[in-house]
Amino acid sequence: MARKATTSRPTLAMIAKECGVSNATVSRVLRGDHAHGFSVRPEVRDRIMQTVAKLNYRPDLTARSLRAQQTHVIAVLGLNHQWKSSSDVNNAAIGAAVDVLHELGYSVCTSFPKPTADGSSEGQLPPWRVDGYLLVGIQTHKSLVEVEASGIPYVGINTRVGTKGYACQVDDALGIKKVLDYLQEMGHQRIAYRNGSADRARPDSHAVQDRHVAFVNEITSRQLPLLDHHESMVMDDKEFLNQALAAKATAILSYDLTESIRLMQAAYQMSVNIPGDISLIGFNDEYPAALLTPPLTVMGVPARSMGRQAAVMLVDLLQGRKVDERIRVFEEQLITRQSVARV
Amino acid sequence: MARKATTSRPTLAMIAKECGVSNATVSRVLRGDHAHGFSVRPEVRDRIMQTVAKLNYRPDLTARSLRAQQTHVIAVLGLNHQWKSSSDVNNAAIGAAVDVLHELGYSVCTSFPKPTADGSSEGQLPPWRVDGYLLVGIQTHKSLVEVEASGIPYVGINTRVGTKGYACQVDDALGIKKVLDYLQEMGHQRIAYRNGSADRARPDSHAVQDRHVAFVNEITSRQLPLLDHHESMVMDDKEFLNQALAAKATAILSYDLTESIRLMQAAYQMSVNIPGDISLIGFNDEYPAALLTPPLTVMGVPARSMGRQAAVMLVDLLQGRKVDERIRVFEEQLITRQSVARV
DNA sequence: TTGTAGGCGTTATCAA
DNA sequence: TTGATAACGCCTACAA
Repeated sequence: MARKATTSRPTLAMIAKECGVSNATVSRVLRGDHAHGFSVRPEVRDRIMQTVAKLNYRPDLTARSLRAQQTHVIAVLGLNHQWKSSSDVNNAAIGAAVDVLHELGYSVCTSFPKPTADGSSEGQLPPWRVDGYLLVGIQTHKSLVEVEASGIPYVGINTRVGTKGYACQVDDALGIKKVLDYLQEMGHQRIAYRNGSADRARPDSHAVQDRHVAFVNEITSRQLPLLDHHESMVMDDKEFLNQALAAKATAILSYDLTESIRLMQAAYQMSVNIPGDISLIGFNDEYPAALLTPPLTVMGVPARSMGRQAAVMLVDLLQGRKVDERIRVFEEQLITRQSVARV
Repeated sequence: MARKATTSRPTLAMIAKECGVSNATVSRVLRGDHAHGFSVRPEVRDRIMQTVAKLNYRPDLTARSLRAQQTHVIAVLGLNHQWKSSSDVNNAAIGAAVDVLHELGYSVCTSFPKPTADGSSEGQLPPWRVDGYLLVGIQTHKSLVEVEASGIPYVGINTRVGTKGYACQVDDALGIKKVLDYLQEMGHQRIAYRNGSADRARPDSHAVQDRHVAFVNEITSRQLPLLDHHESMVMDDKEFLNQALAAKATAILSYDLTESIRLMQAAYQMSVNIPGDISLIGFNDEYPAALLTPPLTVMGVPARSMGRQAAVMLVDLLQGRKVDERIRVFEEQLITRQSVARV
């Protein structure tokens, strides 16, 4: 049965005894106690450091965490290790957040959640103790409830959050506006919208609907023609392209990069030239948007800024500082490349 | 500055006081202490369970770990969160290992390593305390040294390990043998080898060289003709294919799936039929090998078995059981599909 | 400049 | 059937 580890780790007390000093002295030397006008005889300090090295002593963080009532560990929730479906946007945001957290003295972990009996592995919190959560990806209602119930501070990066949650989110409606501003500026009036299908499988993602609704609203309020085929997201790409051309659309706005790429492929096969025959603009500035032919003009999420900001918010929360905005909203940025022509 | 969490968690002692019983009783009820002929008055048990639910009490695992001198947490080392380069093989192996570990009462984590000053983020162990490591991917010498120095038991899944390490590894040389057995059985004599280029960037991976050497040895000992272009891994795919055909090769063995796919693309562009004009067999049974045209015959690593076995070995280690084989070797399996024809 | 002592939350041992 | 108590390893107020 589970028993004590064969090689018991060296402890602070061992160091102390070996050096003939008290635990407190060792502890102070090790953490460089600056708070209380700290000082040791250099001779003692050296002896301690030597012994530490000799025994390969590393403080036991379970003990330290217990004592300090905090772990300095942040868990990232919502990553899916099994299907590595994590997008570039997520990766960029997490990378930035992790950098900031490290700088502020926190470490970052993820857990491989234990699947529940009913097959859903949703929203399993890590069993070990952490100080805060960073939420990414698509959060189900169930997992949000679980996170809220934990009482542990959390910040979502482009996710929905519960009543106690903080978040960095992108203003999708504004993104649509900025796209239309740009397209109009380029002389486009007749704009088709290619809806997303990829996210259909994920019932808790409202992005597809939200973006669509925003588009319709915006087109209407600008009194631009609402081309009627934008509903048919089940439609084949070539068929969509044909209908768009038939409706005399001069530009297509596509839901995400996947859709954009598929449209470009369809266009290639149909000998439709982008942007010669029709312009294309999409969401998400991910790989390989810049490498397509032609390089794709997109609205991109400022992923790294959001990640950084989320990390800062979380640490502020943890250290009892006031965070004024519960939801911090970011603007999407237009990345002008060559898939949109002036009409 | 860092201060105590605003909402201090409920503790076992609070439950005890609230219920008018001792800590010990609450603890026993919660863990269902079977060892010592355990029993409680049902009334007391109910009261405790109710209070636990009411206060949303969750035991503090830092305290439990400190007391138990073990965390029941295993860390996976070698995953690269930033570039998500993890292969399907790794994912399958890890998935299987995680299942086993969960079953045996362990949870599994990964850390986002803090990059070191010199830019290399290699081999950073998580700072929190774990009971064991599972190694995957490509382990540098440096990271192995670090792992060994930690004194924490570890098992590698298809990685090299240090002197104290255990591992599940695949017998690559045997894989080559089995491939050649199969090709010879199918009547092939003149076999070209397409070396890998992808792993060039990773200096600590010896797989490319090892497999190549094994191939040459095996061909030689079977007195088959050694076609002379196998060295030129820098060669363009079409050029390689041309040379292979010119050398009257009837089959190509390719280093990995990436190479296989590239060869198939080249063949398609050159109107070379696989397996009509030349057969193709590769390593790694990953997505999308089965979906190519034609479906690719491959030698595949038994990833799930290896993952499961690695988990079992690690837990045996942790629980003080004897593990007889330090390195457990697995055979690659031939997956016969349609890219190899009989000559 | 250094030491003593108490406690973080849990669990196991022993006694009642 | 239950309770008191002593650790686990570390940190820090306080005392010396």
